[in-house]
Amino acid sequence: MSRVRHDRLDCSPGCAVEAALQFIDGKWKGVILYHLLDGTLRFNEIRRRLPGVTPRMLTNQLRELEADGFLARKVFAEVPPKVEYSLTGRGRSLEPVIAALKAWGDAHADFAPKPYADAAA
Amino acid sequence: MSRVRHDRLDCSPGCAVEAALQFIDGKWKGVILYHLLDGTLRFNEIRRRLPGVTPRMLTNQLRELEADGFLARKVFAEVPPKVEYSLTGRGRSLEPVIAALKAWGDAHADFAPKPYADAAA
DNA sequence: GCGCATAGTGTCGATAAGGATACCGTTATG
DNA sequence: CATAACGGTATCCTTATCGACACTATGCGC
Repeated sequence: MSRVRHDRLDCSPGCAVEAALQFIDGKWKGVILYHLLDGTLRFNEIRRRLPGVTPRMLTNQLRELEADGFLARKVFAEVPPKVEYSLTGRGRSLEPVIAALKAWGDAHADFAPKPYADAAA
Repeated sequence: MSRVRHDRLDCSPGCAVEAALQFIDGKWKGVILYHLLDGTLRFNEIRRRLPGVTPRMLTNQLRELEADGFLARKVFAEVPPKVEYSLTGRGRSLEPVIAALKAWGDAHADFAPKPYADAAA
């Protein structure tokens, strides 16, 4: 997972946009972050919130998010393993972004498919 | 380019986030949208603003954005071809999102760190 | 005729992101 | 003993995405 969309972030001011985008792209990052805004969650709690995610993918995304400093992984040395994921301060800093994304998605809830050939505005 | 990250958008409220993300993922979409917020641009103007983009990629991203109804393509039947790209209303509706993204990118301008494994720089 | 500029298109190929499926150790429960 | 829950891994494979490069048509200046 390189997630290096732009090795050269010299696209002028606009690259800040891409820089931010780098972190939340990845098929499940956005939703994961979103759900974590509500509070700490365990592996399988997240998993249940994301229908269709495979454990591999979830681990994957979680690890990337952790590596990027957005969330903290807390392992409890208990018998049924227990791992809690929670946002870090950096993770919370994404809140406005996630909020904007969600607001847009809700407003333009055209979850309906978009015909690729001819889209009317 | 399917851009169908989630065929089932049933990840509860969080899917709105993903729904929005679908449209701006793609390596150059974010920046393109960003630059277009400043006003109408021609093909090569955009191209010059995105160092490293190949014409093929640019066309590609532009077409997707157009298909998604975010921008309008206006062709002038002139001799040196001239095509103008501008945001539609729907495109402008993304402004808060782009703004949030840019704000985050600017604030957390850690364009550098990310010791993922051993990021070669 | 040559090369420039415009706005692309076509083909091919590399890579990386994502998906399927099975499996691990532990312990409590039936 | 078998099963289930927990939090993952390992392996393999398919596909999307991206990138390089060449090529198109037209008219202009030289």
